[in-house]
Amino acid sequence: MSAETSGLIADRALLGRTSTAERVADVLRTRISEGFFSPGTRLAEDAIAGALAVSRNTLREAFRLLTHERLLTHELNRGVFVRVLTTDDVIDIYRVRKLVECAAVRDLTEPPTGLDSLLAAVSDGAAAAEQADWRGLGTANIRFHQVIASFTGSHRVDELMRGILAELRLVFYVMQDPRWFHEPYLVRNGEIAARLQEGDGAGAATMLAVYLDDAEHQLVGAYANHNPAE
Amino acid sequence: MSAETSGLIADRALLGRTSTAERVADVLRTRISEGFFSPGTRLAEDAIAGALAVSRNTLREAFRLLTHERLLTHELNRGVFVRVLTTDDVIDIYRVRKLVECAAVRDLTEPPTGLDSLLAAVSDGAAAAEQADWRGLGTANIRFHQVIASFTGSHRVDELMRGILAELRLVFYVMQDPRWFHEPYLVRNGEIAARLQEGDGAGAATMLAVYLDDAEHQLVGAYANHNPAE
DNA sequence: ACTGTAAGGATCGTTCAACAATCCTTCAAG
DNA sequence: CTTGAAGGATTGTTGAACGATCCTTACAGT
Repeated sequence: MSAETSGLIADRALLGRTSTAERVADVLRTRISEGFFSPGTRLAEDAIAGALAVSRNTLREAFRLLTHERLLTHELNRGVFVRVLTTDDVIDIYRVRKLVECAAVRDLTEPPTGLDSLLAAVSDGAAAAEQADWRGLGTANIRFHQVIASFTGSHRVDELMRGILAELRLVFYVMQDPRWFHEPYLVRNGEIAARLQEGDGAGAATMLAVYLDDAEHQLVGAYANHNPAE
Repeated sequence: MSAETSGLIADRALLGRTSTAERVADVLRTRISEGFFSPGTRLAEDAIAGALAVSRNTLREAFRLLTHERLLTHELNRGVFVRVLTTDDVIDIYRVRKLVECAAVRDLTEPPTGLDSLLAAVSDGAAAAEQADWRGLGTANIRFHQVIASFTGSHRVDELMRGILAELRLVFYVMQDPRWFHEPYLVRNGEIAARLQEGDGAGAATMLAVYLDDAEHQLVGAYANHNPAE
């Protein structure tokens, strides 16, 4: 392969069109993540297929994708529902986050490439908080941790993290007060980023561990309170 | 809920039947993992739907599942193919394995629950090696690392690991000599298990790191040699 | 030899209609 | 208040259909 053509292989992704099922999955995914469909909601095939003007078969392919991403649950002969996370799910998710995020920074001894994205996420969060845009703060916070995971340099870890955080959003949007949950961590994000800027990965890792434990407890407490039946 | 009925909730999983699409996916998954379908093979819808006596629509649902698991690749208007891993994929997979497996044991200070499963995997591997059953040795080896991951106590990590190892099998079965690849690590598995038995998680972690680096290099070397075009 | 074009067939993408299987609701009976 | 039965609604799965896209082959043209 010549040097010129090899420069084009990065453009393959742009060229890959998407099927209808994937586009439908995208629509539903964003709808779920923004809380338009609340956890527990049943997604009836006829209704949604009609609304999106696609056939039931195509919609079912999209359902299968989202079920595999754990955003939907599929009960045979009963249909698909927006996933309702249990407290155990939240705990499990934070177990994964601690494992991945801490490992992503622990062995760093110098500022990682992509640190600018991390700092950008912090300042974006600060700007959102300045304007009392708590929802924007939430997304900035999520992006912060996505960048943390990207320091592993692994595409699969990136995807894992994307899925995990998408699941977490299922919890965020059933809670009414995003400020209460996201604001306390803005300062900590800055501190963690500062550690990484100094090349102190181990320090950042321990801070992240405490951070995630706190967030987990706060979330589990609020979640159990909000959904005492479980 | 009474005490008696609560004892039955564990049986819910048994009760959950499976759809045809999932069963089809299971069949194809095992066929791929055992090398019946080699990487690069195209899976034509008509042929396979006919062979399995299911409709194309149902088969396509199964394809979507397996594509999401990265066992198949889907090219629009061209069909689905058994995934062909690149060297970069192998490197990425081992990056995930190092991250997960090392983190799973690093913080252990006493023998974890489930250590018996680990020891069983070791002895099963030894028994298979004794009988020159190199394929059996390979599966025992894989199970060993699956148990390692299970020490995280996270269902999501288990699933991640299951997927990662399923991907790796795509490489194992294009190589002709499973003995050459799996046998050297039998002893090391035993040593790692011994460390964990002594409660030396950190020691096991460093051994695992070296182990996985060696395996990665060996595999990448053999793979690049086998598939020089990439 | 290399590039371009055209035709044909094969396969995929998607839709639609149909029917059996299952579930949910309602309501009556015990 | 529980049990059972009838009826309607939804899902599970199939088969056929048709346009769109791709692959192959053949046939020129430069």
